[in-house]
Amino acid sequence: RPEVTPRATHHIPEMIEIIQKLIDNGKAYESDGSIYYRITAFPEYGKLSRIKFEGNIAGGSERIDTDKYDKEDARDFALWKLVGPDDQPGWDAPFARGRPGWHIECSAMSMKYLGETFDIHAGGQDLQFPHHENEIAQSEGATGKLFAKYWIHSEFLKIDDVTMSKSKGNFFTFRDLREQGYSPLALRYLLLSVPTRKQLNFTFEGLQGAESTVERLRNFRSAVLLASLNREGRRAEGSLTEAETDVLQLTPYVIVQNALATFELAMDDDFNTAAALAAVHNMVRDINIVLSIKGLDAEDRDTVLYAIQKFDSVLGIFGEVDSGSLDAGVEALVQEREEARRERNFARSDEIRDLLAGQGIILEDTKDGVRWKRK
RNA sequence: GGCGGCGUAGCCAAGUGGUAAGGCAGAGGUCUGCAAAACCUUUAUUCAUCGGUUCGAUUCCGAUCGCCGCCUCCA
Repeated sequence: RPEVTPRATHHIPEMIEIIQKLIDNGKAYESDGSIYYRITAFPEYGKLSRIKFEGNIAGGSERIDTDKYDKEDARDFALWKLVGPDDQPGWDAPFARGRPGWHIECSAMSMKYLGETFDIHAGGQDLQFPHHENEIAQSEGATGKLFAKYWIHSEFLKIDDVTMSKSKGNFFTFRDLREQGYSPLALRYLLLSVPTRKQLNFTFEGLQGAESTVERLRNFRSAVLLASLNREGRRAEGSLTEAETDVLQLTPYVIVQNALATFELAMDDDFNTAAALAAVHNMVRDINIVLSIKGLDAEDRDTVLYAIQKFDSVLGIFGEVDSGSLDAGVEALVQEREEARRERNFARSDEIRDLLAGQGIILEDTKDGVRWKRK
């Protein structure tokens, strides 16, 4: 959660201050009562988006009324728009009663709370030009200092290879997906499966797959929580495949450390979440092998749980542990079923399992004992 | 028309000048009283197409085709 969620209307004085600085140092001018940014006074303009103006078509986006205002240069943008004495909204400023241009609020608020230079500025890639370019011009023009050190522009989502948009009707909200029964964790996983800089192609097949994946991760954590070194019922080491033998050469500690290191490397590489997730999956697979053949002692179990917690502190895809206790009645049934199974009264044990399933409680018999989870 | 991104198995995708991570789905197997979970094996001689550079290219260069985004006061 953000610590500050500022509102533009509460920061008019800060905006006016920046505009005044820009007027004073020649980077802004008045025209017809409004104030415009003088782009020719900021030679670096365009450095973020690498935009070049020579070959561009004025109004190429079909959104803009060109040459409607009296500006020195077509690229100049409004810092402050003149409004009449009774127009609302409107604020008094030394230059004139008016309202702020779109871009100035972001410069004013970000610098107020983060400083004149701050580390990371994020946004959708559609905002790179002109919005972020203009923020740079305003902020650096006023302070003479670097505005943001890093820019993160996230790509747009495509739906079945088509851009998601309301007009095309291929538009899903989080709530829509919830109502269709998809879990927040799965959606989160799906969105993380592609690095921010790349476009993700959303398909329901993909979301369904993410659902399975997240379920597998949660099952893995449950298995680790229950893990013991109890050898009973485990597979004999004599019958192992080559891949399994290779995994057993490594201690759980080494497996986990490798995964943590690979994960961090991937995230350091421009937030390569796809590669980071692969590190998680490799660890899950390897520890699962260890689990099914040898089990885990308490120390290794804690090491794995620590890694899961570490991964999840940045990914948030494991979700809450199915904790809380079962109520006494259910607990008694689980115990009764254990008795029944011991006595090979499978009719009764299956009956209890079905009964609990009806209540949304899934029982699984593992080598480490009964495991339950809520459906 | 200008600028930029992308095109990798059924699906989602990572990636590198030296011969293709990971997930999902599918098939076969192991384990289990059964189920579930889990594991193993298997699924791209090939990375849009065509050329070029190179001992060697999916990775570099060029062209072509296709998809996506931005192109100057709407926030």
